[in-house]
Amino acid sequence: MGAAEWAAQESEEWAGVSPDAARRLVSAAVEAFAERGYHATTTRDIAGRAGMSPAALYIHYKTKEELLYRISGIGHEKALHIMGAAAEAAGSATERLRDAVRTFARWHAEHHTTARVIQYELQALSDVHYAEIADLRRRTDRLLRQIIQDGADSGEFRVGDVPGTTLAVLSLCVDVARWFSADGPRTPDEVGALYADLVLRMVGAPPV
Amino acid sequence: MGAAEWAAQESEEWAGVSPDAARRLVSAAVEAFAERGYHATTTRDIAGRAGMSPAALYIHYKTKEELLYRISGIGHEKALHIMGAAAEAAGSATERLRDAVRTFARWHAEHHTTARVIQYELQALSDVHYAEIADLRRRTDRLLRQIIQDGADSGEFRVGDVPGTTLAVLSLCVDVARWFSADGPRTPDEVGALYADLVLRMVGAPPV
DNA sequence: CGCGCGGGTGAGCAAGCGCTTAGGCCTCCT
DNA sequence: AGGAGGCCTAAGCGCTTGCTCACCCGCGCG
Repeated sequence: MGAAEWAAQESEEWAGVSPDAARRLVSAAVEAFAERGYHATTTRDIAGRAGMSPAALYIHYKTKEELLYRISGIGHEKALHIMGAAAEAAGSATERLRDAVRTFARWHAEHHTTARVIQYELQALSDVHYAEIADLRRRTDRLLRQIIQDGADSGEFRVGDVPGTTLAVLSLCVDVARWFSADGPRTPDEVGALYADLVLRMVGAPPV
Repeated sequence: MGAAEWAAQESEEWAGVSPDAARRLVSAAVEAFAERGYHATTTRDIAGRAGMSPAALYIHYKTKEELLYRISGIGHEKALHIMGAAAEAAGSATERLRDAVRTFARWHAEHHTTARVIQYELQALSDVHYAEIADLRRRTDRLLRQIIQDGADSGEFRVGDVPGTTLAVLSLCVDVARWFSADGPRTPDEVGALYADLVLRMVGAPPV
């Protein structure tokens, strides 16, 4: 992916954020948080990456934590949406699970900077903000669990421990954000396809 | 687990560190790093938890980063050792893989504080220290990959992508450190058993 | 006895932090 | 034309940070 395409994708990811300066700040913050972690990132660094003075940040966001909260909110909504689309689609549990894992894992690879921030910087959120985000996470979990439960009920899957297996599947996908690198040998599509296959085996779906 | 047993296990985990004050500091630092992250933890906090003044830390460690490096080193050696024991044991690839995943996942649950630090605070290490730790990680990875490769070669497993599957298995185990809680419904033993089963399915080992 | 040395303290330094303030420049509306 | 309001900056405040320094204590040994 060239620099121009990358920029296009980045601006698309935060398309809902306006005005332009606020969007540039979110984008800069995601980069910095993913690279160094929330606490190691300074407001001066964020503002610098966005091409403005440190004080400009506070015109658009009350605190540094609010910036993290906004990023976390948008990212988790997106993740929930992806899982929801797969869960509510027509088709067998096998088809829905394959689709869910493929798209969810792929998103974590493609947007691994954003995913890294929303998955590993949660503890830096205020209690109130954390509670809000935790709710989005529970809803995502519930959607996936329902797919697996459906497959177990219909006999498509053979799973002894539905909540435990759900946790493992989610965990597997989330951790993609930790290790994935754009310079690595795998494309996001390949990761999605591989993970979907592995998960179908985990739930004991019959081989195709 | 009662407080006394916990303390016993903690002191055992860092038994190699001496003198006593240095050990108390490592133990305090692991707790603090796991709770709040490396950068959000102050040297005053670490010293306070260990029951000494901030200056005492610098008698035993040159910098805060050295403390993280020591923790990371000991933890990664332990993880490598666990994987090595399973890889070099006698038995079929199936038996070795089951044992590797069970003990590796269980360790990440039982010592989730330590595991959290060594898995998620790597970026805070200096370049030189990081390189050293990265080598330990590569060796762990290689041991697991060899087990899976053996099973694929012997026909016990059916895996299309050996490196990819290895990565997924390792990823699954490591991520236990992120979500595991001693207050949760699962014991470390149960996590190990569940994960071993799931992984044997992932590699297409015949069901027992 | 006294003396060195390993392990400890209280106070504090320089630097960097999140965030604020006072003020300036555009652009748009009346 | 003139003034209001959105967006931005230079400067800097108050505080915390990692780390140091001068000094102190208790214990083993010639």
